[in-house]
Amino acid sequence: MGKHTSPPTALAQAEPEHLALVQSALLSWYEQEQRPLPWRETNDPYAILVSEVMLQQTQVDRVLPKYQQFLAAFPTLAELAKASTADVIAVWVPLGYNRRAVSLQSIARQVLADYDGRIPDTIDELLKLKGVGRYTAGAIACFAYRKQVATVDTNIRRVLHRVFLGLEHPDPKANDAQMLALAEQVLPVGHAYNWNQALMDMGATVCSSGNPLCGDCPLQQQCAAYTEMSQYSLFPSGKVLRQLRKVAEKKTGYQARPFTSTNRYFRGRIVDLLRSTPAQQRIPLTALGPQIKPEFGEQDHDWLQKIVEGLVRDGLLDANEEGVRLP
DNA sequence: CTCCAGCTTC
DNA sequence: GAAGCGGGAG
Repeated sequence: MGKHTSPPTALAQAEPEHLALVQSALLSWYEQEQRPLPWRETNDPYAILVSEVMLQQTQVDRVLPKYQQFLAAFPTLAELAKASTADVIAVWVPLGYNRRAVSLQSIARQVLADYDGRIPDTIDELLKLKGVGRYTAGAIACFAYRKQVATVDTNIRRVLHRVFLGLEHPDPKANDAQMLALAEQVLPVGHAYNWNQALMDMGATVCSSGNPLCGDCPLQQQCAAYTEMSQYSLFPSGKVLRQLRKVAEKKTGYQARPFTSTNRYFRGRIVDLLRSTPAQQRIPLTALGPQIKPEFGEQDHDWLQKIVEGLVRDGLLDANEEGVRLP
């Protein structure tokens, strides 16, 4: 049964002539300026799956070396499925968000069990895989199987918002459902692969979050945000943008905390310690504590117990009375 | 200190 | 809808 998930309120339609200009300008720009990325050179759905999971919340430059190493260690879906989870977690360093390593292997095992080893090609089926949300499902359908589907990540969201809706600060003019609807509306028929890749290249290299290079942008004359910024400055740029954002953040009272005082910092310490521990060897909690926190004391035991439980829940730790190890 | 190709859980 | 989840580079 089809789910009729139309957005709460429809956005104004893009003008057909304006849209055609944007599409041709961006696709031409991509032909000239696209980044040479290895996952654009392959049609292997497994390799593309690996790249997309690695790219969740992780910049291209940091993924590039690990992508090659990971595929060298686990060249096929079947080999990833049969590896020990500890090995997969070990290879994942230093990408972070270690749950993704566990998810990726569980995907491999699930695909082998439920789909005879063939990664699904529809968004609905892809969404059933652990760690695959709407962005990744759309990306795999489009990049691995050339499906004409829209997908929205943070880069695409920002570029589409700026071009068609204007500046995203002080308040975004579309929610997630509306952004996906917009992405579907402006998708050029037959060019979904290049279009989606082009939007991400634009967002990463020209239309960046804090320092857009509007002077280098092929969509300058078609961009609503550029027009908007022209009211504030003769030469719209990151400076104007950052000023507007600062005002917006002050209003929401947003505050960041130092990373080394967070639980996630210590989770990382634990996993990293176990990566360099001989396989199968367990470390008792009483020994683990002082190794990740210098001033570890008796009163920290409950705290450590909670962190360990969280890691076990995420499939990143194997714990028993003797101690902990990678699963 | 900031930024950054999301997903899950509550 | 908000919070949790890594880590490196600038």
